[in-house]
Amino acid sequence: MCSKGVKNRSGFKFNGLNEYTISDESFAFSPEKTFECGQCFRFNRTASGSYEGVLDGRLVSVSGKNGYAKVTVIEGPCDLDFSGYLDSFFDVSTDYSKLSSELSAKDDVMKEAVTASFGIRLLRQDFFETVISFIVSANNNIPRIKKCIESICLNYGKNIGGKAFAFPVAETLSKVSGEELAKVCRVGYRGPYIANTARLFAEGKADFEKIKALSLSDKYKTVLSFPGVGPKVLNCIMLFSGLDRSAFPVDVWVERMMNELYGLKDTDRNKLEKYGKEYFGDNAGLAQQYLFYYIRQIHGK
DNA sequence: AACCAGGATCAAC
DNA sequence: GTTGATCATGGT
Repeated sequence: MCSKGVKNRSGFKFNGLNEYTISDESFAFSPEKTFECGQCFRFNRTASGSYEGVLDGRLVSVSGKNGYAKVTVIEGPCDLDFSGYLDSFFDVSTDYSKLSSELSAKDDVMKEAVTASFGIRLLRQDFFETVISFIVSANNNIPRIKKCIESICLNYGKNIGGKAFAFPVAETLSKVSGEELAKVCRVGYRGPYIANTARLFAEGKADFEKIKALSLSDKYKTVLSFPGVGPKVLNCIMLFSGLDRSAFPVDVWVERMMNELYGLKDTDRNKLEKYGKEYFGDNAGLAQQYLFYYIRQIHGK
């Protein structure tokens, strides 16, 4: 693979100013599909077709296509370390072309889903932000989830220049009452869940590095113990924070998908989750995301 | 005006 | 272990 250390490091390269780029024909990437497939909530399309969002305390603009990506820092520091953050965030080391062809071979439904969804990358997102975001997502719709999260950032996050705000740190959120969160950020009954889970983080009882070191089943048990986290939100957190790429979240859309596309009559989401994990194995997470994007596209979302 | 959205929680069985 | 009511909010 790597020939005696003379090869440049693969992944994002820093241009010394404010741009980070990756150019590699095996880098499967669609900004639109990646940012609009429901795995993240803070990236929005701009007039030029690029996507703007906040990452690691910086406001960035992302553009690209298969084989190429460019990240421009609009607000915040530009340092060499950020290229490593981007490698992790965009899961650069995973070969999505390879995984996609493996999934396509499973069945015709999956084959169509891959065709519709190719270019999605499973992001490796900040753990605390992912936990809080998916607590907000429960029994909620994507446009409103995004509004709630932006409000949380605007009211309790650090300003990083212009009108951009970072996702708040746990110490800050833990001092806000659930009632205030409900009133100010319109999160409804999820307010106390957010406050209490943020408290766990602030008290050091939800340390990502420690959780990462646990066995897979203990990771699941620990995250499931957070207030406001049930089976579905649990799987989203595992998948989108990079803790387990074989997670298989089943929401109303995935249930609909498995009923309509796979002909399964079951409506028990725990059973559907088990089925998905067994059927797709190690790649269940990516399969789920392809199918989620695909079924929503069929229904005009 | 009911119904829906990337569901979780608690009580009751 | 499984089922049902209840939980805010805003859009359709």
